[in-house]
Amino acid sequence: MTTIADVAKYTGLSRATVSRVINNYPHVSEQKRELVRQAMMELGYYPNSAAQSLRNQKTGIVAVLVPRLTNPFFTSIIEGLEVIAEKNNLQLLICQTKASKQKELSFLKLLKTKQVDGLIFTAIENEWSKIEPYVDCGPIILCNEYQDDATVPMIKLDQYNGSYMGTKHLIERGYKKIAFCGGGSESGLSLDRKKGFLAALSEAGIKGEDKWMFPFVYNIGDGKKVMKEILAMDDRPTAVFTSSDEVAAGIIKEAKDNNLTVPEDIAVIGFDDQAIAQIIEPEMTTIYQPSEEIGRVTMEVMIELLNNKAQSKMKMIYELPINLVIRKST
Amino acid sequence: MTTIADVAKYTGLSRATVSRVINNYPHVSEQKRELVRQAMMELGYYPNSAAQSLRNQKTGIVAVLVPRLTNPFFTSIIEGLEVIAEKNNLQLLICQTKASKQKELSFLKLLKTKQVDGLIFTAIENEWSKIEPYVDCGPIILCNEYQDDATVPMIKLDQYNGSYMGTKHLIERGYKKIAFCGGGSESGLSLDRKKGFLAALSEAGIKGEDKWMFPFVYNIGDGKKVMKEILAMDDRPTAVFTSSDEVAAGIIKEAKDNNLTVPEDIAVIGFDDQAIAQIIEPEMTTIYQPSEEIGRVTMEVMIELLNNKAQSKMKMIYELPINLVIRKST
DNA sequence: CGGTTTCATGAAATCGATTTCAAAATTGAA
DNA sequence: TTCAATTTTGAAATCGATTTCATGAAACCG
Repeated sequence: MTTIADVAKYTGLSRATVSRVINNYPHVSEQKRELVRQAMMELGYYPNSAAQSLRNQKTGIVAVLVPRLTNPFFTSIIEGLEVIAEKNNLQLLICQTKASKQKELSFLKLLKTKQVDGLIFTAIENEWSKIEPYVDCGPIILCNEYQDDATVPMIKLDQYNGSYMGTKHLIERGYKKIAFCGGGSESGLSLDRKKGFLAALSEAGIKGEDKWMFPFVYNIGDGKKVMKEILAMDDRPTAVFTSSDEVAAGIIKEAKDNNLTVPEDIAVIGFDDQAIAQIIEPEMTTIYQPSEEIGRVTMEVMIELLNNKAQSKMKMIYELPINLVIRKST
Repeated sequence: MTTIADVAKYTGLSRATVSRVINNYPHVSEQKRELVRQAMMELGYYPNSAAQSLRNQKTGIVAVLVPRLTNPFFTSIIEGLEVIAEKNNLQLLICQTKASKQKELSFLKLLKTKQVDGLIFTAIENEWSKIEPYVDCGPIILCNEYQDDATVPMIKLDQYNGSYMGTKHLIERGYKKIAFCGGGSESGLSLDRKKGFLAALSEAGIKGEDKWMFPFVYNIGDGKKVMKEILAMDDRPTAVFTSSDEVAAGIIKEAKDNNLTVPEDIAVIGFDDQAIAQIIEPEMTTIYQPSEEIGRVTMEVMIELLNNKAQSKMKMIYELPINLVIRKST
């Protein structure tokens, strides 16, 4: 491998001068600068990034923790993160946690070992107290997910309002018996969605039924399962509020396979507005989340923190709006 | 930050001994070993990975180049790669190329700068001659994609046979006017699919029509566009062979929106067997690709190469089978 | 022209780990 | 008890870059 020393020897200059050229520093005569550039070309020299990281005490890498890459919502957030990261010469290290607490903590070690400069959560399984000890190791940001006791910046979407609007829409269409699919957590995003849902219900004087509340529902398969459970009920809901378009797709498919018509027999509202929402029949009413945008904003905040090391531990909340897209499944 | 020197001072031992404990080397008395472990705990010490990378001349990171994360086929490959990588303590650096030649080359620099130990292509835009110069920097593997002149291991699926089977299936169902959607490249995977398609046609004595060949078709939107073009034709095909389930979904949706019935008016066959294939109506006939498995095999080969530095530049071809899943869109 | 700035350059220290080699400590055998 | 063999330990070199500090050269000024 060619090192900076090789380039130095080849040009007859010192390593210091070569380094200055690499980093575009001043105080190198134009003539020598060109000489070094030539030499680097001819020798095929590229600076060793481990050495640079060690010396500069930074890696130019930001970790992004994602529960599942197969969920387009998260890959879309990544798109947004990436756009800004690239502009700032940052690499993303995408880490799939599979919603495992243990994996989450193990990825946090990337911060401890200085393998990354900062870390972004797009979902959290652990309690904040488990994460807290890592905030000294570098900026941590919550993107999409949030927790009350967290002491770091959070970029969130207005989940409460989103699910309130969606539920209200169902009620306005005349549905009163509404089921709810949510995540597993009783905090942050999951909780706010539930609150928004219940708020819309109670505002309309409707009492939520516990038997129609489905937690831990995440993907197409889960959606199908929920629909099967509903089919087995004597007293069935006439509408379902879901936690994602994938879940909604599973529910709609299972309903159709059992000769129910959507929305006549059962209405379904999605969450996210992914591509699948416009592919499925009937096209899906859903709650649009600006996923790319939340990614972009998050990365901008991250860049900010990486530059002003000072206030990385400050609690800040950015909230982006969310809106209803009415199609034909409700 | 606490360093190995801090731990050494704290225990009254040398850095060498601490290092031996970190790496579980022999020749440390059990008593001192325990002492060091305690100290590391108490000081919250974690080895700096830049320093380790520099000294060990390896990073424990493998880059994976993917055209688009939003395509579930690729995320599914990643799943497979990850399973094996994790078992071997390797981190994946997932790089989205957006099918850009330039991005591809820019990610190859990760090898030059020793930011990663090896690199996996899941698609290639550049000619092999552009990639060739990088093979000295570390193992490169082609996963799914392949090129005749490449001098590295390739793990491929039998694309020729896959598309041959799919096309033959359409012919057996009685379709004779068959359109073809493919990628842009006239080599590797794209070419083999086209060859398999044409072989099945000519075997049945059918002549392929140029006007029904659609290159550069990748996602749902592209599929919709293709269907629009077909609708505008006087002489329309009665079946479409597609390059992915996403494309097929776009085609089916657009057909239905224009009051065509699938498969009666137009049959559509997908490629990949993603979740969407079973959600869309009618459920999609498609060609199953063992995407997770190809990922697993690829990473196993990578591990092999990382261990036996010797033969990383050898050309090898692994081929996995592929098979037809008949549902209702044909 | 002497003296002060400014600019260009290099020697050596540094980042935090691992490894080699030699010395010290321990064990075992006679 | 003595000497050889083995185990344990540490000092210093090393990985490849960046940065500080010192020095010499060039430019500038009255």
